[in-house]
Amino acid sequence: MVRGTGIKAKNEANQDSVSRRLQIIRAAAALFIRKGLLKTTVREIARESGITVGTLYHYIKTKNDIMSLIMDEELALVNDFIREGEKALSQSGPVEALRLAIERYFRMTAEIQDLNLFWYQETKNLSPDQRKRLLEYEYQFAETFNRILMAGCKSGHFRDHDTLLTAHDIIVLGDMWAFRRWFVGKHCTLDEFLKHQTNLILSGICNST
Amino acid sequence: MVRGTGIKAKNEANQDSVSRRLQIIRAAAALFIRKGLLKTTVREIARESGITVGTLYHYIKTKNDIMSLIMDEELALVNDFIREGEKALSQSGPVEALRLAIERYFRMTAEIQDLNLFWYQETKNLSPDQRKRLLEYEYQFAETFNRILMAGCKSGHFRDHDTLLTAHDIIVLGDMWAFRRWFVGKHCTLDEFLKHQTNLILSGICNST
Amino acid sequence: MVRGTGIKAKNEANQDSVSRRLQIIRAAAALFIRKGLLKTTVREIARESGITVGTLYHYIKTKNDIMSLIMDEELALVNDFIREGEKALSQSGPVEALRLAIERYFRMTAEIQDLNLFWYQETKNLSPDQRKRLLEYEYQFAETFNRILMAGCKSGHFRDHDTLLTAHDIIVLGDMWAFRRWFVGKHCTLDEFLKHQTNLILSGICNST
Amino acid sequence: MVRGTGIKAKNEANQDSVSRRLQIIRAAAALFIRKGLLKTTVREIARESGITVGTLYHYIKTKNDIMSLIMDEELALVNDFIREGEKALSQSGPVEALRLAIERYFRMTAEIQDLNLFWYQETKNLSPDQRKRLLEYEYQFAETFNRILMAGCKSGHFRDHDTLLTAHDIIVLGDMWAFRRWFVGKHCTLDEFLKHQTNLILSGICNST
DNA sequence: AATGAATGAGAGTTCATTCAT
DNA sequence: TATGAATGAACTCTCATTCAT
Repeated sequence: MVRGTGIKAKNEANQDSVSRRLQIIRAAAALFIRKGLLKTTVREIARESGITVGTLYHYIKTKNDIMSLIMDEELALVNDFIREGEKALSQSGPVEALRLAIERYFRMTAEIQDLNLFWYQETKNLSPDQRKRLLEYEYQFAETFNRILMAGCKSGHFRDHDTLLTAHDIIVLGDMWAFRRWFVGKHCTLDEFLKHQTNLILSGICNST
Repeated sequence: MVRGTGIKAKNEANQDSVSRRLQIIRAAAALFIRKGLLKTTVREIARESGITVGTLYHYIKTKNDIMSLIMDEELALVNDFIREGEKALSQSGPVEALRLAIERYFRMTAEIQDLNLFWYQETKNLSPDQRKRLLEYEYQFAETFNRILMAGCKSGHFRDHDTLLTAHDIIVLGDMWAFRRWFVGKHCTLDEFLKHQTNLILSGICNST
Repeated sequence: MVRGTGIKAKNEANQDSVSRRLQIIRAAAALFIRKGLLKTTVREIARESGITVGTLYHYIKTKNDIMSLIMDEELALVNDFIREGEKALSQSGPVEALRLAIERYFRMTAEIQDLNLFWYQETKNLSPDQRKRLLEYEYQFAETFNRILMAGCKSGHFRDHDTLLTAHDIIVLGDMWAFRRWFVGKHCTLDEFLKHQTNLILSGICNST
Repeated sequence: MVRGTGIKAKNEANQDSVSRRLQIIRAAAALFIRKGLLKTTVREIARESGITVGTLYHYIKTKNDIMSLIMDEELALVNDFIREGEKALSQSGPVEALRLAIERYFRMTAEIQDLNLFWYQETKNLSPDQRKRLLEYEYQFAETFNRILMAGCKSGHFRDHDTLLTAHDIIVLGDMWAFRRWFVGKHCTLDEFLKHQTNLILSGICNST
């Protein structure tokens, strides 16, 4: 029903403190995504987790705390993306590197589309700390693209322009898959979407030769 | 403090039923935008409107009703945009028409950026009816751009491609000004933003020659 | 729709203070009967009366005041009944007098059945004064029957018994038409009802022979 | 102060979920009876129950829900009455059976007189379901009496007549103890009342021999 | 570790009554 | 006389969090 939270279940049998948290996080994420943060009650999260309210509060401090935990889960994905971004750039030319980076970003973002949408929508309800963390992610994503773009400008593959803004453009054109799902989801497949957007971006910034 | 709801005050002195509603709508919009729909209480709206709760309920039926009223206010803008879109196309070539449409959309969307962001974020808390209305707006915007793009493809100015998806791309690249304000707002002016995005889009779809 | 409030409209054209009150009383009575005293709002009464709230308050002091006015209207009926009761007794024997009193009471009570039911149900929401007045009516009704019954006992037509209790029995057996309407109304006509109850009562108290 | 709700307290020490509900029901019943359903607030019920509002809502779903629970409590009494009615008829003649049925009904109804009165008065404020249930009770009572009366007519002990209407008469003549308490309560004892009414009814329907 | 009853502040909404026009 | 906007206390119900068991 709920697609793409991107947070995977670990071995259910291992009911230690860590996996209990994970169990709660997954239930909460699903509910938050479906109903929104404020409309989801702690009772519902407990019920969905298969535990009681009292027990839930053994593993989390407050309702808002769960948000931080969900973010932690996502962190791994982001870090992977950024680390691999560096590698790609060093191994191929800027055009190919950008192509690859876009593909990886789009596929990742599509995988966690629900969560992605969720952050877009609940920004207002996050604590300042959480909001700050979220922005840092975004800045890092943008920076990753920016480095590739700047390299391409330097090497003459891309025309000279505001690369950082383009980096954000790329991110937004990918996130679209999540927040315009009501249109894109029906309109085309992820592969078609990826191809279209890649073409648009590359045609938009490449020096014609 | 709150920028660009786009809903303007009429003559304050004229405290008739219509203007009272407007007064409430503006206060509510500002609060909704700042705090979110669910975190804004009816009492706050009343206080911000300079009236009491009881009085507020003379002018609105329910809290959710206010949302519909806010949407009504916006409708005028949207209709203007769409109507003028038709004219532009008939008066100039597709490239120029697109350029103009983009400019008009970007400036309009920037003007009501807060409200725009608000709709992005509160979708979940709208009634089905309201959600439907919102989507209809979006479809109409996209259709306006789509018509220009298709004309351009036909005339050979634009390369053949999925024009409807591009139409949505344009919208998203404009809405960015609202939902990535934390970056774009600091990074450049609206005019620079407009120029960058227009270039990206046109370079992305124009047939080189 | 609403049957038998027994309060009749005077000449509508004569919109003086008295008839305005009557207009309000009639509207209020209909609403009170249909929805109950507490669930009827002053706004509804005004709307049903074809006037505004402000105007309504020119003619009545408080919502509760309307109850008193409704009672006043009913007073006339009650007084008529009691006055005529005296006459009947002096003109015929006790059996016939009782028979006639029962018939008159039943027909009167059936005519104002809704109002009758209303008093039964809203006793708790009346002011002490109103409650007292209502009881006085009841006592007078009972006393009327009681006098006939006592005369019949004295003359040997009725067996010796607690006549006052029987008087109340008679009243209750008549009011049934109102508060058991869900059964009696479907089960038989008022005439059949009257005949059955009269028989029951007379057979119950007459000396055989 | 409040007499005869007929709902008895179980062991107070046993504060489990069931008894908590009972505690609430009893408090609510007392308040509803004294002040009426609409004039009794949830806060009052909570205070009277010795708990807080929040706690109260652990045990009941809505204020109206309490009504259903009160009805459930009464159901037991009603079922007992009806079950025993069958037995009595098979063991003695119709006259004696009726006498017994009347006595049992009168004593039962006197025991729960407040509740009885309450149902009479709050019919309008019940949900359709609740209203339906209440009528079913009444029909069953009437049917119980009706069976005895029909048997008596068949055996020649009672004169031929509309037995179902008489059945309702009997019920009403018993309920009087509740809804005319302001008179009957002062006028005579329950035993005297029972004797008078029994005589009236039996004299009213028996074939003289 | 696990429970779920208890809390109480605060949410949206209603409504009898007043009063300036 | 007539209006209807304005009031604000009071209503029912919700929910994150605590804590004794």
